Amino acid sequence: MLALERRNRILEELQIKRQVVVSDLARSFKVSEETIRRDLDRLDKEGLAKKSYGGAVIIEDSAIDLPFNIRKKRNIPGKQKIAELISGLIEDGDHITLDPSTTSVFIAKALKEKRRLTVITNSLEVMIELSDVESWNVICSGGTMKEGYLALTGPRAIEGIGAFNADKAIMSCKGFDMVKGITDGNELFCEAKRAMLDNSREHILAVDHSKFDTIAFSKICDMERADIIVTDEKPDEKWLDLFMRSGIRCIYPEDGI
Amino acid sequence: MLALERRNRILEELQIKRQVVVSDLARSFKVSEETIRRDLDRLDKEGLAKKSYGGAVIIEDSAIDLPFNIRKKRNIPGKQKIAELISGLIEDGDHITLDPSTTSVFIAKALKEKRRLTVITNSLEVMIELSDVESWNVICSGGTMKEGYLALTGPRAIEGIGAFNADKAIMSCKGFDMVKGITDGNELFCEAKRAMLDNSREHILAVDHSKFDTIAFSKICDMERADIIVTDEKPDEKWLDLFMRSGIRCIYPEDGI
DNA sequence: ATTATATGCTTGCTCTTGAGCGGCGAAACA
DNA sequence: TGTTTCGCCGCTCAAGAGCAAGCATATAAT
Repeated sequence: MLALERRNRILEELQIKRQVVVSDLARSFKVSEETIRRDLDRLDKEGLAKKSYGGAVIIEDSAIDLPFNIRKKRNIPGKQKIAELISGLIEDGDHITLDPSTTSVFIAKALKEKRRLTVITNSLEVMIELSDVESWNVICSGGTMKEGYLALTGPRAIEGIGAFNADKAIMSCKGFDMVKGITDGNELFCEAKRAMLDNSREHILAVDHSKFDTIAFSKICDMERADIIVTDEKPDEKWLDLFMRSGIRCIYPEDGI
Repeated sequence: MLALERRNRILEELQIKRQVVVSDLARSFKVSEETIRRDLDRLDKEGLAKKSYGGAVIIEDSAIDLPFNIRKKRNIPGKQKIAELISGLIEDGDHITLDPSTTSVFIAKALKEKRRLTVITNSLEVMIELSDVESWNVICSGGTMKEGYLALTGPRAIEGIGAFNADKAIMSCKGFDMVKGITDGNELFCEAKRAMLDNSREHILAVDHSKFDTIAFSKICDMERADIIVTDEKPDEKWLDLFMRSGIRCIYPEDGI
């Protein structure tokens, strides 16, 4: 196995388990512990992991605006679970919106089994993912490319989203806090997300467990605007309480849906 | 086996195995390890693989999947020549339109050395190619995804294109005939192309030599709407005559531009 | 015919790896 | 809290694999 591939796999393992142990990695990759230590050193220097005594832990930094391709690699299993759950909420023929996020790409992939969907999006990645579906209606908002992201923003994006009325808005975010509500890293993205909410009947929030109790830079909307929250792990009681009180339906894998 | 073919096969192998080893490839293609290393170098530079000590690893998060990357590489020489010639016609700060076509992707690549360009396009491929430029203004028309193409069409695309006034429209086509004018395969695409022409001061037609004297299904416009024609080989005298009579400037490589 | 490109070979040089060793950190126990 | 003990760490070294660069040759494009 190549060194780079080994490091990639260590990263994947980190994503899943949130921490790795030097001795385990050495055994499973059949290399010396010293080599693993050097790998972790490197990942540490690259800012992808944090070394600690005996191993390394994942770096969590939801408030920082990471480049898309790095953010994308995080918590893949969780995002896949969420995508499957959301797929269960969508019916053939639905009109939905998808925002620019890694989760949305997974959702788009999961939705491909559906028929005759109409999708409105400002995400280039979602459009590309959906470029091969048949008899769907994939609509692009238009707008200005946000530098470094595969996403469209600005007045024309808002206008383009507002031109349609969807059944369901599917949305992700960076921060999810009881007081500060639903937040994201960038004002322009928030505007577009709000436009999606404003023009949809039902609001589905896709948010993995790591986002709970975190706050990002810019506010999208209050918690109460969400109708359904889909996540990858059962939230704390305090959250379930809040959802109940606010009349928000919360869906997570153990539900057995 | 041609070098290009070998590199494509290396890419295919990468898709399957996630990683390739220099020594194995050298043995299976019966070339020296240096040659393989040079191949991997190139794939690395093109962003299709990541070199590692002893081999290379796949880059998974490239937004466009392999089929598009491979398709894009057919008939490189002509398209690249055209792209370079067109690059010579564009100045820093220009506002241009780019239509959905392979040639446009090459043009976009060639234009990356320019500064502060504003690009209006309905091509997803062009947008992705330009997703990493700095201080440009990349604007997407919006519209409906045309099934099987990475292009946006329909009334919203037309409207989105019409919302801006460009300096130069850069356009390609499928057919180019003295009587039938400039034609393309699809009515929807033609509409969008016409919108680009209608909203630009100068019309640059990028058309490789194989398109001369061919007719495609749907008419974009008359020959006379073109201001500059850029092609990859010196056209016949009869064409040069026509261009002269119509006041169309024709640019081809031997020009020494 | 001439230029450009691709390939193979050789020669140092670099990178990765595993082993050994002294030192430090962490947890258990007094 | 202080001490002990064990395991982990970082450093260094040497071996070996892999690499870049330059050059000569072969092949393709013009």
